[in-house]
Amino acid sequence: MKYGIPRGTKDILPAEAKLWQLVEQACREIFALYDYSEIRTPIFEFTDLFTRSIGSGTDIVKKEMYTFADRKGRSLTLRPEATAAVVRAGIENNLISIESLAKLYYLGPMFRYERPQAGRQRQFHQAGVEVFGSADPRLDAEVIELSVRLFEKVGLKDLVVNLNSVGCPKCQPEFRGAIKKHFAQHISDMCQDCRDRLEQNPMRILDCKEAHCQKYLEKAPASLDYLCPECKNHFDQVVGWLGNLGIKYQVNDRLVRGLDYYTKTAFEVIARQLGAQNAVCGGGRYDNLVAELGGKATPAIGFAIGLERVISLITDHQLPITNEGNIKLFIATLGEAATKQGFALLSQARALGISADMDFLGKSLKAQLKNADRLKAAFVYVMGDEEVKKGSAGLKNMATGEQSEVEFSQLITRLK
RNA sequence: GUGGGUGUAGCUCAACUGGUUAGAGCACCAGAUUGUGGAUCUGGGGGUUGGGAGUUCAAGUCUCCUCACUCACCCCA
Repeated sequence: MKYGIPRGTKDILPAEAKLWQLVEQACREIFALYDYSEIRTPIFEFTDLFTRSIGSGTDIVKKEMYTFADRKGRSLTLRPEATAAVVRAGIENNLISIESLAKLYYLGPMFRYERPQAGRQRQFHQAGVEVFGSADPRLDAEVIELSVRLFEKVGLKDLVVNLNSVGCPKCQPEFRGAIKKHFAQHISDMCQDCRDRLEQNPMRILDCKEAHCQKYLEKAPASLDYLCPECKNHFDQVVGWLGNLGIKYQVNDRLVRGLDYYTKTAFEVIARQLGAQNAVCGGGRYDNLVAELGGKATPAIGFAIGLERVISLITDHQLPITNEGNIKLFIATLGEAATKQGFALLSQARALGISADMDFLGKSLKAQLKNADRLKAAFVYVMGDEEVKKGSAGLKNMATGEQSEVEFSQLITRLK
């Protein structure tokens, strides 16, 4: 093979594309149901937008971005996530303000340079929502409910909502200090990754998977115990509203989100069957990001769903894939005159909204019928040169096998 | 970036400790039915065994390199 596909990318072939359309449609329907409007931002942005918002210390920024210089030497980056771009677009177009609520959703490809594995690609797709303008905990509950309803709609089961609060700039320093203090005494006995994390991002130690480190994690301080009164109150209200909505969740004080901008509520929707990369949805509140990116201080919350992961859950479990017929009419012809006439009828049928096709490979009549069967055509119009003279031909119902004589002029109305 | 596993036909897989012309099922094409699909039968096309080098009388099989895929770590959707 001369040209192969770049690593970490995937062709979505026709059979699977159908499923993608179903999932995307489900997303759009649910988002609309909750009064979210679509926003489409560019695939690339100025690099600074991502380094500022995601955080220069995060892995995404340090080693996972597709960054390149354009012809004028400007540094651009293929978006590794959408939130920063949506915030940028919102500020730039005056969509975001404290006086009004902006509820936006997006759907599209993201890019991160990582080693591919199950549930992780270099180009992957996310659907997500962002709400700007309110710190009301009901919105935290609403977006979580929205994601749960969406998963229900596409038929996914056995998902678990993990919920935590990572605090705000007021309470985070104290918690961070407590973490450092706790692990400092054990760090010499912990894995190399944890040693690095102690300095760089101490909160990440909490979800270390190393068996040897587990015993030190058990007694580690939980962020929930260090929340300031405002954050604590917010978290309690989110929990309360989720209860009212009947949304099941698990408080997970080990849940740490990887992007710097999160405040207060952090949540993930987990599918155990997925393997190591098992989060199908991740999100949370980011009350300071709009201000950090140059807008007026505006609270916000959002989430992103990993569409590849959703798709793989659906295909793994053979969930509802409607497989209706492809076309309504197949025109089978024999001889030059019939082929000419058939091609004209084909065009007429399509013009009137009847999906139709015919043979373009010069195949035998038998092979044409076979092909029509494969295409799941409802009807086949069989015409040879005799029929052209007669002005009528046999219309065969492929389900029953019955064939009746139909004039050319009557064909379309018969199929309508 | 690190570690493990796997690369044979379009797909799923065979080929005993290296041994003759690398096989099968499915799919595809054609015929049986000079102008009618799904079933059956018969025949057919398909491969540089991922690529390169080496060992050997002989390599799909052993060694090394390389590439790709895959799973996991880091991290994330």
